[in-house]
Amino acid sequence: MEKLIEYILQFGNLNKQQIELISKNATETQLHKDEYFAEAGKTFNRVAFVLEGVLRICYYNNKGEEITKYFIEENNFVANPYQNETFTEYIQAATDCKLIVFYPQQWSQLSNTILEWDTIINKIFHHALMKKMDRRSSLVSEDATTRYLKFIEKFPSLTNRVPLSYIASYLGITQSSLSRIRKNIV
Amino acid sequence: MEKLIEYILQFGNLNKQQIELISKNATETQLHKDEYFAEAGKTFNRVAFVLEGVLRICYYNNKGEEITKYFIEENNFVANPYQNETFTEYIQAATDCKLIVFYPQQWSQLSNTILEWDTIINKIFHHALMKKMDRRSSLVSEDATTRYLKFIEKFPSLTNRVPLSYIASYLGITQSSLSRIRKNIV
DNA sequence: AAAGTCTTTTGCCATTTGGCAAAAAAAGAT
DNA sequence: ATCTTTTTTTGCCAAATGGCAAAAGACTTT
Repeated sequence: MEKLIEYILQFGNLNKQQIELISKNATETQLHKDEYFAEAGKTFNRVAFVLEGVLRICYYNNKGEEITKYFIEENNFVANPYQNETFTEYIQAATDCKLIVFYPQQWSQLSNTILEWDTIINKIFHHALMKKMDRRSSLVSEDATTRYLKFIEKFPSLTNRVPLSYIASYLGITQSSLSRIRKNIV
Repeated sequence: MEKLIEYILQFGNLNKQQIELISKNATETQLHKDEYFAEAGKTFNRVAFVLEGVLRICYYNNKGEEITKYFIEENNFVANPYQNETFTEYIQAATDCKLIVFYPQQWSQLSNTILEWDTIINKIFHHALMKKMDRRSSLVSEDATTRYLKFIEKFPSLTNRVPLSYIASYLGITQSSLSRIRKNIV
């Protein structure tokens, strides 16, 4: 829990009571590798913070191929920005994970009680989104080997722990190509 | 100006006085094609709304190539999310543009006077960022022709009005490739 | 240990894209 | 109108990536 608080405090100040309130309203959970945290078509209105492990967001394109849109590593929030709309993606544990989960009522209690809450959360989410955007953006203009090298750098813990297909679809190449690239690098 | 108000009202309510205050604090400006609205290394602390035309955000990669990160079309805001850090990108008019500009003092006046302002603006920015992210994301997993077709669909007004190089670097391919793709499509 | 399943690697070849330079076309300047 | 400059197209060939299927390897289950 300290990890979460520490993380939040980077973006705004909280007093002891507020920190306690956050702790009270949070639930720690575990996810096993491959388990889904959210599924397309179902409602998804929880907010979670990744304490350990990596999640991945994925969807199916019009050819039925599974595309990994991005990975969410430790010390990041996951939430559905469009809570009123049906969720169209999958959130899956790429490795075993420890999460801190906030359920809707608890989350709105925080929002209603802590004056600064919405501002802080907005900052956090915005910041994270910018990072994702930049990372994703830089993939477009590079060749596959460079993309993979950057991936290894950014997610060393995933490189040999998730199926090749996850990484390949994230990088926008086929499994076989990634396999060949991998071979050439070593 | 009505366009801006109408746009904002999609994300929250404003009364007459508030709308008037926004109008009072806004400045209409024009940009000629190719003109820079912001440059890397300089401060950029204005907030602008695109009334007409298209802007593009670009930067130089480590090979000195100019990369178009994304295009900003009508009815969108442009702002620097990290006002305290040096701006590292360029914002350039891809076509002649009409903008509504808010200067720092005016912007903070809105923020200080209109209770809901920050919330509304956050919603707007977040929403726009998600859209950019999704659009950019989908580029990664498609071949160049598909990317170009999607580009045409999304930015029909740009297709024959900006240099090929802007589009090519946005799509992550070379100019010659784009030229060949274009030829095959027609 | 053996059989079955799933993942990764490999071979073969087609297709796509890149790199470079020259030609052609378009836009701008005098 | 002519000359200049910039942008786009094209040709040629190399390199990268994809598609498909078989082989090899890893992991499970019995």
